[in-house]
Amino acid sequence: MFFQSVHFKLFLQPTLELARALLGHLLVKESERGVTAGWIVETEAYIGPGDRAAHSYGGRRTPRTEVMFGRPGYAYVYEMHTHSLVNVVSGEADAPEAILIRAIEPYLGIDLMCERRGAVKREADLTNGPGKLAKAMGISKEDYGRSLREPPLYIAEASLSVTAIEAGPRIGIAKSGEAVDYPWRFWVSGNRYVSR
DNA sequence: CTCGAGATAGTCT
DNA sequence: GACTATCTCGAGC
Repeated sequence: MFFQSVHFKLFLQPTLELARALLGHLLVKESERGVTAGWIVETEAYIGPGDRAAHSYGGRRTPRTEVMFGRPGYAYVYEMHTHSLVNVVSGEADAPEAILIRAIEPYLGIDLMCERRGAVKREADLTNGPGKLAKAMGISKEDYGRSLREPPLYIAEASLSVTAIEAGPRIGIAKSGEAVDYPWRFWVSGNRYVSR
């Protein structure tokens, strides 16, 4: 293990608090091709049965959403439009909540990230979106259900200086009724890897 | 810089 | 068959 993983207590706090607390923590992926790591700089909270934008809205329990009904601190990875998206399961067992990691600031294994991503025009485009960072770090459905406290995929202690956090509506949920305006997206103020 | 269209595949009805 | 918590590229300013 290249970094010290976080204590399990980190994941026990309410989802909105955890979404903020994750900012500045290090997301690490170890693979055969090498280690990549990046500071979490943008997150979105999806709060279970009462959140129309959540996959678990209405208590919807399917093979895909199953991991969210378990204990917090595990990876909910799903695919859409040929991309993988990484979530941190939050909330107690039977509270199907999760936090989407929308952007990271590359820290380690940047050459490998560039290889996986192919040509990108600007440096910020490497990991400034949920699909982009998953591809750069080699995260896929293989990681579904894995503990986020041990290799190959884990979260390590915060070291990035987070001086200010901003909040606003979530991205890409236009058809989710009243939930579209909930300010459940959080990002590190001024960080150039934030998706928008 | 912003905007919009099209690609593309897994999931559920 | 419909829908999607996205990305990329090109056009236009």
